[in-house]
Amino acid sequence: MLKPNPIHLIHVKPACEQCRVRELCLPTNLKSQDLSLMDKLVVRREPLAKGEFLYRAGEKFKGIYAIQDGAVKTYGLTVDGREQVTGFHISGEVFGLDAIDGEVHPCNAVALEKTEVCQIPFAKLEELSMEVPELLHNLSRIMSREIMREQHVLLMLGGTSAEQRIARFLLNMSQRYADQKLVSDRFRLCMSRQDISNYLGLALETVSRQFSQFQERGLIDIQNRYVQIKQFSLLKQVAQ
Amino acid sequence: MLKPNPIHLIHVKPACEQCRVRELCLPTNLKSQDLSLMDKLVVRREPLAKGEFLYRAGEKFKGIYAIQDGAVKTYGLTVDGREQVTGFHISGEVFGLDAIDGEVHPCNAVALEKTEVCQIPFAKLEELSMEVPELLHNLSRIMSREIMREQHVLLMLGGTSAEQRIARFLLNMSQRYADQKLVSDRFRLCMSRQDISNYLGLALETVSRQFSQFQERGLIDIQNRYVQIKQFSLLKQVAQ
DNA sequence: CGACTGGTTGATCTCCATCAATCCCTGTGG
DNA sequence: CCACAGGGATTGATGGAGATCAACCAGTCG
Repeated sequence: MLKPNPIHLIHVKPACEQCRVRELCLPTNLKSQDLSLMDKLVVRREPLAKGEFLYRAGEKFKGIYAIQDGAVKTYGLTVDGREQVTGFHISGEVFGLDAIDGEVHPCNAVALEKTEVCQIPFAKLEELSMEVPELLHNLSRIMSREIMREQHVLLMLGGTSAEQRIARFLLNMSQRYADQKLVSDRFRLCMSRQDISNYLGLALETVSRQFSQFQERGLIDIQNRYVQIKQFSLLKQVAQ
Repeated sequence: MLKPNPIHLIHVKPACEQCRVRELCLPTNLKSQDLSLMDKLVVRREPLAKGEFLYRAGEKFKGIYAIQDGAVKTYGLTVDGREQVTGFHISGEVFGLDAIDGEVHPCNAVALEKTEVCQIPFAKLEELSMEVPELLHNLSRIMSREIMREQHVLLMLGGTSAEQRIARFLLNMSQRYADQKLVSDRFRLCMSRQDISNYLGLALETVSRQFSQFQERGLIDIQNRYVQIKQFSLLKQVAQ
């Protein structure tokens, strides 16, 4: 089996059928013919560079987004103009669902590293959902999952110490890599300490200190943004 | 098939067509004939008494719920067994959407006062959505709204003082009464101080003290669970 | 090679959790 | 109907976790 010209692969993203994270995304369980209908909807853009915005708060809503590769941060602005991170999204995850109701994006989405996203125009997706029951169900499930995700954030934040929050945060990231069948005990944090602290409602310094402390205790190994979880059971215990 | 017993009418809640909160719920913008199809899906139960559970974590998911009148609290359990309130739901609001993905309720729902709810069996709702585009769209919108609602909670909690959180909480409740076209400057808090504090990630005493302080400053008037917001603009300023 | 961004570590102070005492609705039963 | 119990709410006193201020260090990029 010869593959003489790999060049065409450089910018063209894999179709849904070949996509690595297909099982986490909208096309799960779709029959082959429906999959290709779905595939036709998807708008695949050039990869986003780090720091590039996918959309900004106030922009008109066109469609929802799925990440093929990379990571995106979404954040809103509080009334006093402060930035509040509402989520980190990695490959296989779908986001932008918060804009469906108002048809305007209520928050900003920015790439944390080089990122490949698929845009799925929502009006067309709704149309196709009327034809394909599995797709309708997948859409419901993905939205439900997003609601649960945010509830988990509340559980993570609720009435807990900085130590617990950070332990839970690390375990949560780890789990999400595991969901993708990637190594889950060694990964690169795609966001800055600043972003983590903002997300967890802590000071940047507290996050840094806690990482150092976990390292001293032998729970993790952390070099800049590279983390290795060395003692899962102990870390879980810390997280309670 | 005889149904001689008119008793069943005693507790029958208004059909969707007559429902006070119809415009906030799934039937918005439905044509009359579709509305009656929708109406046939709805299961209307006996009103729940205060403290009664609508569902418990782990129970199989049957359908989503809409509140006609009353209030419900949803809460999850953290890994260490602590209770964490994830939301308060008042009339016109739809909840239980977090159970769609896993087909199991991830949290508990308990009535905070005498409450009338409609259950909407989800499988049937999905079926009907395939026929009625407006319904599909309403479902998407309601789920999107729920995602936004939870993001707002994050914004409310994020990096703010107890004073700000409580001001925001009051304004948020007020807004939700306004959405229902009810008086929004005078209402009864349907939940205990304990619940509020848990929800906002504060100590019960802090909530109580802050209420007293707002009262002293003339921002609100609070007697037990009855609140009157006296200075909207100032309260908004405090909330930033 | 400096300038800069992002991260670590240290010192201090403050806000809020915690502990504790008291008050006050609500509802229940004699 | 009233008294009494018990949970819900308020208020006070104290300590500590974590925010804030500040200095320093390490990659990285023009």
